[in-house]
Amino acid sequence: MRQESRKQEIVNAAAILFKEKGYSAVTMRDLATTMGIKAASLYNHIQSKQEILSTIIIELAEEFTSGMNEIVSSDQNSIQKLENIISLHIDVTLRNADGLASLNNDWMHLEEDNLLYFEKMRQDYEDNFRQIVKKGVDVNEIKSNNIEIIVFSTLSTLRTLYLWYPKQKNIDANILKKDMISVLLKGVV
Amino acid sequence: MRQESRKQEIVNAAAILFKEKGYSAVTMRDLATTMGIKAASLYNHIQSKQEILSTIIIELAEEFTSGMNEIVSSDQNSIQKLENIISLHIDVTLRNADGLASLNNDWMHLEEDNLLYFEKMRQDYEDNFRQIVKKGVDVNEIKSNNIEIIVFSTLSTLRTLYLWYPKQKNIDANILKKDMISVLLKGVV
DNA sequence: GTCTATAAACTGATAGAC
DNA sequence: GTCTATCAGTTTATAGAC
Repeated sequence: MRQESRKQEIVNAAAILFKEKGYSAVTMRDLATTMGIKAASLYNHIQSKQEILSTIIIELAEEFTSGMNEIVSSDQNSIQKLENIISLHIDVTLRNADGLASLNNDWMHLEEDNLLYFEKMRQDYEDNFRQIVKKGVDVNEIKSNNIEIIVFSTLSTLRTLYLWYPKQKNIDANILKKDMISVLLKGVV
Repeated sequence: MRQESRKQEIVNAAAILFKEKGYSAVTMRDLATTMGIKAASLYNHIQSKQEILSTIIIELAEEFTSGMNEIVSSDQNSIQKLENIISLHIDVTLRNADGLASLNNDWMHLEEDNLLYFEKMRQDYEDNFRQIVKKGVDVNEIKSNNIEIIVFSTLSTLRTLYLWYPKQKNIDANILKKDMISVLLKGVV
């Protein structure tokens, strides 16, 4: 039962609004109204609108980065690693689906260092993902098809989980992981 | 070699900008600068910023709707129908990848009737997709897994094609269709 | 078809009272 | 911690000259 700081309350409320309309279309007045205060009062807790966005996105990106680093440095085979990546995305989505909307759709509105930092993490994440698939193909754990399409289609699905999951009612995380692994890795035909 | 109307040039330029920053973050001055004219001059060709957005999105949504209607009313089996849906998405993406960014990310900024019209088309599209998968499971053409996850993961991948395809160099549409069908329907393990 | 000038509303953010 | 008042800049869009 951790108590939230006022800043965290603002960030959480902002994430919901950003999800609905996007960062640029949400005004500080919109956010203030949602919080039941005036826009000027927000600035006692945050420095700028931009700070809200970077707080949401960078924290999530670092979560994915450290999760991926653990998976990469483990001694599992390629299929097990892919299963753990699926599991990582489901865990993060269940914890903060709203924030993932900003990470997916509003990262380009980050400024300066945070934009570069984010783009580096995203690139590294994709490279790690690609290397795992490539290794799996090399050792015949994965059908060779087209590696780029496998990477793209799997990541597309995992990145869009934040939109789909909230619409499912009372879905169990472990069943979701099992079904997701089945559909993404084993096909439907 | 059809000649484009000035309005269509504006709409095409806008689609590229909307893809990069989103509808709300693109100003009429941004668009005018890209076109090499002043913002006020744009209004000789279009009525409003909103009209540009609806032109982009509604045309694409109607393309998907009529394509899906053809597929639904054909007498093919479920797998063939899914293959044709994949083919439909690839064709539309190759023809107008920029516009699909707006359809995917900025549809919520449509106003009044156009918003309702779009939401109806999207809902019908998803319902048709779901029915095709359901039928395929009933007649044992498709592994039963979890129908909702199959619908979600396939649509996620197809909807994200607009981001991925432009980064691939010189990819042939027919090879892409074959590979996509293979990965989406037949799995990777 | 494009321009300059400008209206009217909205934006993120600050100063200072309580 | 929230308020009122306000600033300086930006936004979409219009009017009218060329």
